[in-house]
Amino acid sequence: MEAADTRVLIYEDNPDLRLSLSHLLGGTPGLELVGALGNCQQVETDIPRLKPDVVLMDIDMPGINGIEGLKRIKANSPKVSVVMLTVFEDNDRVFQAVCAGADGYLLKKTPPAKLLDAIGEVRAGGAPMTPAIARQVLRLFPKPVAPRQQEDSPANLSAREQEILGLLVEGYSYKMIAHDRGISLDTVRSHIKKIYEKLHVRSMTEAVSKALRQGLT
Amino acid sequence: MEAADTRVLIYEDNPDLRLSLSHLLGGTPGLELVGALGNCQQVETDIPRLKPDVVLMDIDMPGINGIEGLKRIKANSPKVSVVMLTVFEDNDRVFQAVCAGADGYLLKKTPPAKLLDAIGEVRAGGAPMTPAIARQVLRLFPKPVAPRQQEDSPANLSAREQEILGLLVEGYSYKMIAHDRGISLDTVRSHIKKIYEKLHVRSMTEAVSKALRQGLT
DNA sequence: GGTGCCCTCACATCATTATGCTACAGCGCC
DNA sequence: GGCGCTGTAGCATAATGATGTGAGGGCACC
Repeated sequence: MEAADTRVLIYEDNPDLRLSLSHLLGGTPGLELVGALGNCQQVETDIPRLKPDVVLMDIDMPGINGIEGLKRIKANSPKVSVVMLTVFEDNDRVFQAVCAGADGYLLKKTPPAKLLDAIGEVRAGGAPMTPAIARQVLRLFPKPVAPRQQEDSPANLSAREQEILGLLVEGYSYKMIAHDRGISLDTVRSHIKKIYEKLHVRSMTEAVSKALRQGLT
Repeated sequence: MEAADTRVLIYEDNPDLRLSLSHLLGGTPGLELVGALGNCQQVETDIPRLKPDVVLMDIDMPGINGIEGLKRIKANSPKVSVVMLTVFEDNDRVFQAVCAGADGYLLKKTPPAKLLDAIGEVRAGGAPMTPAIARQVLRLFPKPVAPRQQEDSPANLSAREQEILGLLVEGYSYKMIAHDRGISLDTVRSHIKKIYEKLHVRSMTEAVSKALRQGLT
């Protein structure tokens, strides 16, 4: 899981903030501060040299700004997680950052503890962002897209069976299904046995695959 | 700013959870629980009758599911805020919910205090969501423009790992994979462990579901 | 009133999966 | 030559899933 510390790189042009961020991160077990730079001018070489796992990127910087820095990082090292730091929840910036592949979006006034949490979250595959920014992102989201239909023959599965198959597709275990639906584990077993018979499969994976491919969900 | 309490309506088919949510919300000053319903069948009449400010909507419900309920609410009462509740951070559902105008997206395991916070946030114009879900939303976001990379669709899986994931999707067991590829069972385990880490899942079913939904096959 | 299907539950047993640790060879990159 | 990643492999243990057998209550249908 975690052999080494998380390597963090900071881009922040304000010396005071840069310093306090450095102290915060440098003093945290599990994190290794590999750099704290005042601009993005050498971002293309900084990244391979310092090999950060996570970059904290101020969005407002002279010269190459944070959005541009983000783009350059993602162009060459898409696996590096980049969390943007900003003062305002400015619609346009959020939009640009999201389009450029930002992995998180925090306000500078975020309390230190939350900031550390955020680094952990982004390492775990999450995308930390404040609710207000999240709302911006949702607003930016395009409304269209093809609605999917179903309502076709659910292949002799009973309603209950379909329901349970749906939960399997969601990744539920027997236990979770039993708990979620308030029935016993053995009942879940019974249903799933039936589902297997009807779908002609012999494992959860086969059932899930068949369900997704045949639109039984 | 706030003269009256925030009126909250719950849709949740699991009676236990419905009850505990009811107790939680009912006992919180500033909130008024106007209903806790087990399904969305009457959503069109529930809303005008109960006049909620915020709706907590379970995404997995028999009959009319949460996504459909959300759409119906937004069709007639777009000003009502709807926060979706789910067990898993499932790409497809998140996508549908976001497209249908969800105002927040939380895991059921969210601790009570966070849940109450979330209601406050949504009233304040924010969009509460967990980092993991936020990440899904960002991934869904169209990445237009020049640098058309997306080496992360194949999501950092190595060639071998993708190959094995493909076999899982086909319903192969560990044994079958080992035999088919002429490697040991333990090696199959190793690969699958790696795949789970990279996909952030914990079971074959989740991996298969994610693979199929994200087109990793 | 019998027949069939669905939903529920139990017990038992064996097979498979999930997870943690460790290890080593090959390769590409400074 | 060390470092990181991939692919290979083994071992151990706990948890979960697969399968069989049996069974009672409900409901619909003829």
